[in-house]
Amino acid sequence: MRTSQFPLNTVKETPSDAEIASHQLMIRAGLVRKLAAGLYNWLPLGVRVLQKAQAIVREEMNNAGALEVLMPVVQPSELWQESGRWEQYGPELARLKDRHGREFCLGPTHEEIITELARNEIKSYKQLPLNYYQIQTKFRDEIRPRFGIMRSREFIMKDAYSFHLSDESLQQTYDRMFQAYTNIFTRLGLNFRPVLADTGSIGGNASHEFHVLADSGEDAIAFSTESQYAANVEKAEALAPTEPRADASEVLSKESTPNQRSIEDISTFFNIPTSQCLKTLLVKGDDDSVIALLLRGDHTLNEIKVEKLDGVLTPLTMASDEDIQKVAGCNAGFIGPIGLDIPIIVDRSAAVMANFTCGANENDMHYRNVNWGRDLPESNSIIDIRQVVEGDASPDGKGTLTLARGIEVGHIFQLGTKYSQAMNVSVLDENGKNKVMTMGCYGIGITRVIAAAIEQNHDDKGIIWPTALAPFQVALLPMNMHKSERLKSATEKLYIELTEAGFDVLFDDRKVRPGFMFSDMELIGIPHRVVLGDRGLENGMVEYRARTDSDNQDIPLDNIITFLKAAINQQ
RNA sequence: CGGGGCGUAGCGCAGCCUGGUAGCGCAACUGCUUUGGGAGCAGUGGGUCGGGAGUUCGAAUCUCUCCGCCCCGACCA
Repeated sequence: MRTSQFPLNTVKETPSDAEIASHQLMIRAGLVRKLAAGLYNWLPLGVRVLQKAQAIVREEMNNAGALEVLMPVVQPSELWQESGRWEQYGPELARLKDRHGREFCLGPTHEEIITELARNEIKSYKQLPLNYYQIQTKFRDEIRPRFGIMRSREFIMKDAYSFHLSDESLQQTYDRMFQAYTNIFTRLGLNFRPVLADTGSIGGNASHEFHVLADSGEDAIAFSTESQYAANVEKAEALAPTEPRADASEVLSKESTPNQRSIEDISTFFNIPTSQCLKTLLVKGDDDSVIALLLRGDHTLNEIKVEKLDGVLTPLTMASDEDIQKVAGCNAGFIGPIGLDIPIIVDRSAAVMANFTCGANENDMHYRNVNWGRDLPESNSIIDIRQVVEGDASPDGKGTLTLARGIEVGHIFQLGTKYSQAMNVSVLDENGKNKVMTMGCYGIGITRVIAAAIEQNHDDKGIIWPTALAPFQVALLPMNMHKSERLKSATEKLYIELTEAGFDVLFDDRKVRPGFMFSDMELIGIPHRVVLGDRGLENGMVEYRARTDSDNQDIPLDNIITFLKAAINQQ
């Protein structure tokens, strides 16, 4: 391709509303342009990258035995009513009516549709297991789209859905998908980790997320220092402390603490560590009740864990000021478990605290040196409800946890029978008996993968594409070609040779200054650069430089094709 | 939805407080010079100042209202 035929829509200035590197660079390199909040146009250069990513995903999905289908973006409400998600989903589901007043939505995902397709098309157990996938646009009316392509409202996703007669068969396909995902992200040149995940609103049993590691990631991931254990912090279990509880050595006292509301306030006021303070949170229960959650002061609540508990209202809702006044008789900031007559759930770490400080259920008052058993009854609901922190013991018993940030680019689930049951998807088994199919589902955010790749691979000059994603492999740059016939014909000749040798070449035939060409090619991240100048040609030499190098290499013109083949294969 | 901010040329912004000729930089286009790291000079085009209503002799500027966008908190590929 020639730049005269393939305009590069690069911009020198960094857009003011772009926060993270990938967003800035995708705009600057001319991959995308914003149309409206969370909606983007993809320019020719961006489309080339998208196609590279899609091709790899297709290949690996096909290799893993999945079959490509294509389902509509616009979906009839009836199916969503049937699964119950028309009511559940809320405003994130974009709804619309056709001219007849019939209700539809823009698909945020395709479980309902695939289930409908499967129950019509899969008639015998002999057709199972079956794994359908598609690469399709999704729309989710996100509360707050941000970070450009990373969290847009419309995005492209590869989603696959598998159908099985047994859990063993589901596990087999799940494992196969796990491997396919590993292959895909490896081929894409990403530094990623599969981690144990929560199953979230989609529901189901086993689940892994695939995260690209990047500081700008929106998720926190916990890794074991000693083993392969890795989990989303939402999911990572905080084990019960192994140290025994200290003795109740100090005398209980009640002290005046005017205006000392937060854990930090109290910690400073009494000059004690925050880990010696007890945090009491009140949340709403199922039936208009209020439930108390107790945590060590330096720990934070894990909402996902709490939402799974019986009796707790989902989604998790903090008690109102009126509720707090009613059950505790004080304002938030002075609540404590002593004398509190509501269900109390105690975090494992909070249960081994001794001589701790907590609110006295009286404004401007706290208790000091409180002890379980002595000053309040031992709890019989001690449960893990906190977020793990760096240094916690790894849940598999090997090593401790470290935390890192990740971008979720893939997610695989064992759905079980959640949708097949609700939507009555069954086949006849060997014995002629009706059997509800069990399902798996497997997603990859294609557009997000592009953003994540940039997030992980860039420098101050621009994008550094992994070979597999690069829109072009080789940039062919003649220096002031318009001034030299010899240079022009040599470059044209090399362009043809490279193209015939199978390289994706971007030949910069614009009449622009060298510095301009260099900057453009670095910004758009072409991995390999070949520069031709009159000086070098005198000696039959061209210059080569990888995007990651800081120096040129002189290569004989006659060898350049062999050289490039080796350079590309090496990566 | 709650809190904060913004909307003026394709992009980035000034002007608004204190009402009176709509500006600067970059980009685009033309010409000349320049040509190994985002060139220089000269010139040209480009605006419903987010929309509407109001106050005023007069509104980008003051008031009201609607719309859009961005940032901070609850979702997910």
